[in-house]
Amino acid sequence: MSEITEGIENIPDIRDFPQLYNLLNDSEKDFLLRNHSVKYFTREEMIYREGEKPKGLLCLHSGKVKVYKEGVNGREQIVKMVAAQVFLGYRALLGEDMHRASAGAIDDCVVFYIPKDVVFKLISSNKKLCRMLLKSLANELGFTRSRTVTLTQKHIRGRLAESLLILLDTYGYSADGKTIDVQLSRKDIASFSNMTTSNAIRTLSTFVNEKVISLNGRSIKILDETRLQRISKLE
Amino acid sequence: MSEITEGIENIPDIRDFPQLYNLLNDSEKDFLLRNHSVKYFTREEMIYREGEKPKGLLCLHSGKVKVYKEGVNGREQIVKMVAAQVFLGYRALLGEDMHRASAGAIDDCVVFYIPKDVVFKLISSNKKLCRMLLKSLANELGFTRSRTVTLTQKHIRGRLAESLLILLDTYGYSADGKTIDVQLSRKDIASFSNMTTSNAIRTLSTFVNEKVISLNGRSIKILDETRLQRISKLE
DNA sequence: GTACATTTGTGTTATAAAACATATTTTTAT
DNA sequence: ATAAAAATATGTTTTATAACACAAATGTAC
Repeated sequence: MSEITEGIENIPDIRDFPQLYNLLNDSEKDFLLRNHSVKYFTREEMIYREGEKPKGLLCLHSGKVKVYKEGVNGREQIVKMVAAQVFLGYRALLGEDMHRASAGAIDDCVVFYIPKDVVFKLISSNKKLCRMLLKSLANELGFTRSRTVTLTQKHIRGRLAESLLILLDTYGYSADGKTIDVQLSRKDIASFSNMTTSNAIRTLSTFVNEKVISLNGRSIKILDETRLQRISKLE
Repeated sequence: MSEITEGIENIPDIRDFPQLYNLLNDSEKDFLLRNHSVKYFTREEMIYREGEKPKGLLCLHSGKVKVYKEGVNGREQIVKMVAAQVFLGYRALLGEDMHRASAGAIDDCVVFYIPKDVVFKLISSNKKLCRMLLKSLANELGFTRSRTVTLTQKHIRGRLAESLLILLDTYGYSADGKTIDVQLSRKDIASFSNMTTSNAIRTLSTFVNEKVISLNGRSIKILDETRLQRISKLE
């Protein structure tokens, strides 16, 4: 990661990470402010690697991240896409486990890093934080189980449609109100949808022919969200 | 569920659920003892259903449970097998969510039921309980993600071998030291391994031919655990 | 600016696993 | 005890999707 902060207009401030900061009382806020650092990652850079031990909690201030596991014969599978303003790498930390997936920056990212013992002190003193983390993990577990069923049971079209809808839900529309606000390679889309790159490309093409989406390089415009939901549900 | 306790030799006592009870201080123990109930479920009975709202925490005192989701075209998929002395239905409770899976008794089960507000009071007052639940959810999330990758990427033999090893890990060996201590239908084995019942039966047969396991009705004896691990890893 | 590597795109072939069919055994109900 | 239903078992056919092959477009390095 680069430590260069010059040229960044707004200096990142952990007070701009309300999901955590706003839960804390004054002394906890002060404690956090004195005990965190800021890390910068550039596009394509690894944030953590499968097998490493987490040394702290990461808070993704800005940027987009993919979390992926190495599968059979080194074939990687994206298990989660992360948007700004969300915790990162907390499963391994809270599970007292090593990282069981790798995280890679899709964009340039700014991450707040809170050392392990600081995190656990805050969890001990703050019931709301604890409840919030329990809720996050529980919801993520629910999401992942549902994903397992669809990735194993749905056909290619359904899997791809679902993935596009999840990307839309995670990143929302960009300025035009129609384009999913993330730029992924066809390979990443495939890896997120459990299919080969060829089949992701092919199926995206058929969606274009059916006027469900349109493509412009890596930009994906949703033309018929209802249709996409129907494909995700039924195919 | 039946409320009949006669004929059960040892009256179930929540003090025999140390994973929870031993974390508590004296006043919390007292509070828990005054605020829980015992429920009995018979073989094949449903413990909770997908879509219901959890009203409390379940602690599986004895018995075995399968947790499964309804998938495409009503095809059910077992997402988790639960052994005695483990929490049940806590994902939905802690996630403030509805049940996203159903739980069914494989055996006769005895379950301690702790109402929602009692659980949250205990979590608020007890840091160790909170940390333990965070750790459980985190580990379960890790397990589920890894399962997603193998269920989508491994071939039938690898998936079945892995499932058998998970069953062994969950329930251990029965008295003879060689037989997995759970009796599942071929349909359940298939549903846990993401394959059709026919293919589960067929693949079990080939494992018998290869002297990796032997079958006696629903009892599965592991003849060559190392080989099974190799199949799980490489096929 | 040219060469080289990577990504995108599309057609063809091979194959793993589902779907289907049917028989046998076991369990359940009356 | 007998019939009906469910579970187990195995062989055959079909199909969804991976694997392969190759071309075009785009991006990157020198």
